[in-house]
Amino acid sequence: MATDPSRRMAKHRRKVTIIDVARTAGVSKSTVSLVLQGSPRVRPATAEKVRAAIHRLGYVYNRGAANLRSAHSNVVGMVINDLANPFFAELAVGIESVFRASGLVSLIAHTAESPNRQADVLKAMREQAVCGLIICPARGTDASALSGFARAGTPVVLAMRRIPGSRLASVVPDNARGAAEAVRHLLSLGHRRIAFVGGHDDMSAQRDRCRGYANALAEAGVPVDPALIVESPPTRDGGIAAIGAVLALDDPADAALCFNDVVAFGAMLGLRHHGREAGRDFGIVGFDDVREAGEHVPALTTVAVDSAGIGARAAQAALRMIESDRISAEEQTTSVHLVVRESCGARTRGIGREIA
Amino acid sequence: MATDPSRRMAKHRRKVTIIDVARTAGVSKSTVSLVLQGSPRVRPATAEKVRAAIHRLGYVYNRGAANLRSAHSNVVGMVINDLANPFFAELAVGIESVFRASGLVSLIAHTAESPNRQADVLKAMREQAVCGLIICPARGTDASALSGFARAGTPVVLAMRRIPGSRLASVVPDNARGAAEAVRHLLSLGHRRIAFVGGHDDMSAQRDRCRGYANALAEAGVPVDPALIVESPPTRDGGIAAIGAVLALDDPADAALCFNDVVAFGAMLGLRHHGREAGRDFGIVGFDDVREAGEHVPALTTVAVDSAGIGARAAQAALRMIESDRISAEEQTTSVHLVVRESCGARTRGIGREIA
DNA sequence: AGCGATGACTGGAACGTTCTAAATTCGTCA
DNA sequence: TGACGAATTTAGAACGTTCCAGTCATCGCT
Repeated sequence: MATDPSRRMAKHRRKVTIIDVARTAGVSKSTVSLVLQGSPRVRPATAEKVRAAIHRLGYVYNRGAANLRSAHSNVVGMVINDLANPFFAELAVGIESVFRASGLVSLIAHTAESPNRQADVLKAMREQAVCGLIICPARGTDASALSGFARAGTPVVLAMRRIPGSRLASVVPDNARGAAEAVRHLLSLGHRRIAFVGGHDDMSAQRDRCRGYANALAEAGVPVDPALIVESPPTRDGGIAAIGAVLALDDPADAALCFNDVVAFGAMLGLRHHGREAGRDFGIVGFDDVREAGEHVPALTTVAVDSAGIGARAAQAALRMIESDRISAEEQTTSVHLVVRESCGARTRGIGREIA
Repeated sequence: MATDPSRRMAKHRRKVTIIDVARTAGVSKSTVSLVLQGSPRVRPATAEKVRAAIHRLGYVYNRGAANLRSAHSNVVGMVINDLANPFFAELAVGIESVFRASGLVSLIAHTAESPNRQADVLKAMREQAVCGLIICPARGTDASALSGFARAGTPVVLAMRRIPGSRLASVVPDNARGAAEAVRHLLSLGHRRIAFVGGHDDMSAQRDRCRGYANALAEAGVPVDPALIVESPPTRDGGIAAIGAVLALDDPADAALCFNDVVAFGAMLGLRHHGREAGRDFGIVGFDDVREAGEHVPALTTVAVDSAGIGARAAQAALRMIESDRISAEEQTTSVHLVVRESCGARTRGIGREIA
């Protein structure tokens, strides 16, 4: 061990590099590199010597240097509009676990639904040379926001939300079908004045859900009354306001499909304000099936979306593109299903599945 | 513009580098570098020329290369035990926003409470040369798991949970005080057989909360009955089981401080199974004040922990260490406060704050 | 006019890997 | 006993920045 002694107790000890390892193991740096990459072209005995040296010196691999040379980074970017929302957090977890299983590290950013912040974040991701990107775009994101990645040949997958007019791969739930199923359920329970409340027309999910809603009504011969479609922010307060609007109509609604569960919770609260109760004299269906849906009183009937599953599929799609080095624009739609609970009156409260 | 024409339409167009920019702007690469770093030592007119070239060529900065040379990366690591838990997701958001405001990018990983996975993730973070780390350690994390960072001189801040016997900076809520306050509230309402349910003894938060619980009882001259302290996984099911145990006692509990809100929800459900109802004939207090707490029926009285705030403070602490290049081990405790709602019977349900 | 100081810019050596091409070793076969 | 090919190993040039140590003007003074 005839190493330079001056470095031993240096204040900021020089980092151990592949070269130090090579010296200690008595091989060349190229061989160490080969071992690091698990190449089968190095004799097992040699590899073992190298590994021993690595361990002895406490060497840590420098990805930055590696990426610089090989131009294939091991970090993927993941841009989420609202990480604090459990629905999206689960999406993130689903994505992360697929990537991690493939040895990729995820750079996660949260845009708080702001296109500006999203632009910053995307710039940072490009600078980090991510080898793939999964994004749940902030509301109002323009296709051009992602053009840099396209130019660089970096695969991009949209999750949960599409961007109109962009040729990008995407994985979204089958919003239209889910909404239609919900409406059919409401119709089967005898409701006729069914509203669609919450969300904004510039969100792809809202448009798709609203389309499913209209289709199901049409299919049943029930006219679609524009007054029964009211937009609102996709929040609890938005739900309160929106339900107020459809109750105040001359010919008020007797049921509502809500843009999502949060809106539905607001709607049920708003209903109570007006002396009505979901499940008793009004039907409410939500969308997403967040955890609280089953725990709410009354328990919310809703369209279940498997967000972790969507995340996993999006990650797999990205992985395929990264590995094959060719970008595709396949649009995947994942199935959803109606979970019937109490908020439409189809079932009375009992000991729910939670206890079993 | 006498550039190599062969590169123009190359299939994999060579990346634009600082050198291309220099050539286009008619300056040296060093000058471009200076401009990139916003150095005041370059003439405004020159800087402008450079920026124009950058824009024209669509140059994107390569952090990897920069880090390689300067040994001060701009990425910080953030290891969260459970991102799908809104409580921790908010912590993450709090951290992320502070870092981003300082121009740092966060590498976020989720360990699913598994020390193995955590070890992998920490290794990846070291390889990425993060310049700081915030970690909410998985249960059972040993101080040695983080020794690599200490050796490398990388600042580490523990958030929400401490690690016994580690000399690391930390930011945790004032668990003991919060628990004590909750117990005093229960006592003031006339409860005497107060249980502490949920969590495990090997989690620092559980120990601290349990200590506060015991202190408050002692202070009021109420004996601490070990039978009333029952551990359980910090989950809904754990809460159901634990509350069952304290109800089954010869001298059963008439109130319980729960390890966290999730356990409290389970406890309330369990109570109902036994024909009891929180807020009517049993007092339940939670801990954390997750969003659902106010929306549950009955609304949960709980100790509010500002997780986003804890995240922000942890990030600030890390930032200070990164900037001053010296690691400290300051332990911060953030204040918490009791939010009285309905689950103890102190207040009857009415139009809550949600409606205003 | 000559001097040093200041300001603006530049050339080239790192940084720690990977990759290419070539060198070396080794076993086998004629 | 060579020669040949396969199996290993290696030297050295990238990769795109930053930083050090200048260089070259320009400017204010005496």
